[in-house]
Amino acid sequence: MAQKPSIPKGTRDFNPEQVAKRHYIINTIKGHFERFGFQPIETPSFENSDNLMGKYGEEGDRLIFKILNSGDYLSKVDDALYASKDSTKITSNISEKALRYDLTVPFARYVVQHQNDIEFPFKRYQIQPVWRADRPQKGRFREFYQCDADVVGSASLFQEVEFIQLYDAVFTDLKLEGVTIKINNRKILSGIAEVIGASDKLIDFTVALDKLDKIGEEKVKEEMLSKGISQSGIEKLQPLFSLTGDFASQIESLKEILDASEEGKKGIEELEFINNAISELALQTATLQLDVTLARGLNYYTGAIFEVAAPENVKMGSIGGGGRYDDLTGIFGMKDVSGVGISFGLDRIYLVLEELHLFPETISKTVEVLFINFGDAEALFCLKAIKTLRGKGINAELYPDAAKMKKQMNHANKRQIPFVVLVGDKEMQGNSFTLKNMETGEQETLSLEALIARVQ
RNA sequence: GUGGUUGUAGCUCAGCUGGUUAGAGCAUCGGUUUGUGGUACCGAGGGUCGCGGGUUCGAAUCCCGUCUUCCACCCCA
Repeated sequence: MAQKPSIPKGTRDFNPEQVAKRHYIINTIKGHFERFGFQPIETPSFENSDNLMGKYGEEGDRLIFKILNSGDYLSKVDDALYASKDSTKITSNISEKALRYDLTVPFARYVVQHQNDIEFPFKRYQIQPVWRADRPQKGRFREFYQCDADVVGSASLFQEVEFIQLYDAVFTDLKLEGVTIKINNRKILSGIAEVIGASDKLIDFTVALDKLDKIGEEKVKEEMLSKGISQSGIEKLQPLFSLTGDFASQIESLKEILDASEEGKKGIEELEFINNAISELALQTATLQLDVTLARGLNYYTGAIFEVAAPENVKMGSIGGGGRYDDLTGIFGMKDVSGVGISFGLDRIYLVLEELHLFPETISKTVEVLFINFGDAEALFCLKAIKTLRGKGINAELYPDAAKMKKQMNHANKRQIPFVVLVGDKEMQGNSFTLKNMETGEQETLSLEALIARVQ
């Protein structure tokens, strides 16, 4: 072995314990998805580039992994284009497929493609990996899992209410208490942009506003100014920077700011509706918080925007996000279908649970009984018993080689197997089994029936 | 894409301002103990010091490039 093998930057191997922990999270999420009436679908790991490119903004295009065409892909590139060294243009000539960047756009494609077979409103969930050509850092990988639940074909705000309940149910079940579900509304953001005369700069405006708690008021204003938002407009934002209080009182302040914007007022109405319903229903461990600076995420949100923050004592980016998009399927030619959905960031939730020691102790499933191997005749005798145990639903196995006792016992220790069974001449003659408890060291000789009863 | 950081045995790490044959603990393997593990003692194996180039009489150590790790920015789960 000359050079040790390795895996690409931002990817990971998972050992048995890690897989067990990941399954624990996935199974919890999946269970609640199904309890809320969502059905699973899966889509290919790569899509036609046309389906993905241009759907996530310029930055998104850069972060999409492109797949090189098969065969002599350069032969189709004409010399002039090749000489131009224009990577973007050449890329579209040599790559027609790309790894999926999220689960929402492929889902929109799925809905449009199968629209005649789908009964609306359609509630689907999807738990699959996605890929981004980003630089790795804490909680950020190039291959990671998203767990999405979306509804298409219903504009009802009760869907938003349901999703908040769903977040609360999952994090409560994972024992992750104290998460904050932040909510905002795109209509409020457009309303504010409208009021300050920056409707055409909505994205720049929201991106800057989103950084408020990170870089502070002054820097936000500087960034807005540099993006071409007028000084007088920024001054009108002043009340926004000093928004405080609970959900209801923030709403009252917003009403004043947005009095001149019809769209803004609509956004306020929606938020009020959702908040009233949630107050009525109550949340178990999560907190719903209005955050008008919340603007992150994809450009296609049109109504509610969600983001879930880990408990305050954990330094981690958002562990979930989502929102309402009135025209997602429009990008694939199907108009007027409203969708809303949320996503759980599996890999980040894992890191948070790990940091807070919230994984249950008994998560790794190991074998319960190891049969010591004393030779071929004894091994065959053991395998018959093992067959019976397995039939009873007990995880059992035989040590494959007639290795030294010490080695076999050590193996049981290392794998934390609670029981070993020893069968030699004596036991075979008496059709009995010596069961040893590896924790206490106690052992007793039993019939097969008694052995099963002990171990079950 | 920008800036910084990291890499020595399977793992965690020592290794000084360059100077004999690169060390420790844990792990592995063997023995004390051929049907009894976790403890103890004894012994053994294992390293092109991430990779490539350069400076030097001499490089794990200094310089450059590259890959990787982690972090910040951008953006995001």
